[in-house]
Amino acid sequence: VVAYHHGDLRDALLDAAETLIRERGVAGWSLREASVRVGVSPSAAYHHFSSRDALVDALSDRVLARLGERMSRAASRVRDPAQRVVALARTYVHWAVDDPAVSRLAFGANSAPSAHPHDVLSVELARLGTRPGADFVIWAAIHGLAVLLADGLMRLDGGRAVDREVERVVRAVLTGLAHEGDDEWPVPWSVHTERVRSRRV
Amino acid sequence: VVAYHHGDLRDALLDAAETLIRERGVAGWSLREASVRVGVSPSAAYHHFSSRDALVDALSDRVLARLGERMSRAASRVRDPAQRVVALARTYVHWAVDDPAVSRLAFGANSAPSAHPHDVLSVELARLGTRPGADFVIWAAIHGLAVLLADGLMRLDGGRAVDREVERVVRAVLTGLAHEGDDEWPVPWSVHTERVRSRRV
DNA sequence: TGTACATCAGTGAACGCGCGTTCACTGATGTAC
DNA sequence: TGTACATCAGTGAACGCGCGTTCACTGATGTAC
Repeated sequence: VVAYHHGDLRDALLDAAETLIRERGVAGWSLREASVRVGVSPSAAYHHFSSRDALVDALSDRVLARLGERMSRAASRVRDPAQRVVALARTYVHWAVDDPAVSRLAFGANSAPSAHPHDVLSVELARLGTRPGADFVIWAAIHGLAVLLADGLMRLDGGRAVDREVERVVRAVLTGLAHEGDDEWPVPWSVHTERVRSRRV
Repeated sequence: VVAYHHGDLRDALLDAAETLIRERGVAGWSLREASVRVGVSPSAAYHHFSSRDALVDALSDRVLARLGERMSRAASRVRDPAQRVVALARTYVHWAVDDPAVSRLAFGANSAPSAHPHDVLSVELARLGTRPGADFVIWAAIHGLAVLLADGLMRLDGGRAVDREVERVVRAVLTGLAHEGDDEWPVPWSVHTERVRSRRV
């Protein structure tokens, strides 16, 4: 006999949705199916989420926050400031490669989790003393690698190959940033962070 | 009185689907709705496409091929080899920014159009004489910029800001590639191109 | 040039399906006295 | 400790909807003689 009250239906539904997305892609799940997996009627979800969309938002918040934490931990295990950036970038890219569907969900999100990946990156770049705006260049580079691999547009065989490619990209960008003439990087931009990362010039 | 035979229903359906996607997002269209737009019954589409998925594939082929052509043209208008790369990268990123939903469709495609963006890029890098594998680093960087902007995760206000950011990214990567020690780029990889771009190491 | 006929490219009704969401309900839990 | 009752967290039936796809059909077009 199963308890009438589930206990933690909210998290259970998020888990079920995450698993379904992992198995069948971003569009391959429904509220009904997640409910069935958890062993609950479809209407039960509405005691925890106002709509299907609300559930998606909650899920991508959770996913992005976890990624941010993993990146922080990866960086903290390394001494050299440049290698810390490499380490965090590797975590970012591997995560997208290993969990492409879920990462696509997270990248498409409207959310602002506590430990946003971009924040983690910025902290490390501050340690390194890169010039203002460098965060956006590096973020673009590793994000590009991540989504090209996750979407299957680029393919690298094996985790070691991914590791190497991430290091190449990060080092090329860091080196390039260090050698570029200052005239290419005029007045410091006013960087301001809101719901989305944005910069007005 | 409208002709019973449409004349070019195939292209008309592709156009309608493209417009709907542009207006309402990748998931925001249906075969039925596209048919209505064209003024034709839902079943007519099946004389031109075996299924909805087949239509999507055809559309993303067309979209990617057009992008490749635009990139070629943009590069051909410039002399300096490095600036040619900047020009083509700008086209790539602007296209994603101006048409985010359609670009998302194309990036998610399983297709291999004639003038693939990556091919266009490779041609220009050959002119520049960059080391083997540089194409993947630059592609990652501009693709990252493109999707971050298209997905609204990064925001730059105005086309000029986008132009400048693209140039910064491309130049940083090119400079970095030129200054990196050769030990970072060991044996030339066996780069081979198939349906997806891939590299085995 | 005219006729017969095969083929092409549409129509429109119908199908079954799974979806998100609502509603009145009920059993379980927590709290006040 | 026991009882009354409000609140919480489920049920399950029902809703309307738009979807992709099929089918038998028919009007228009192109070809052979």
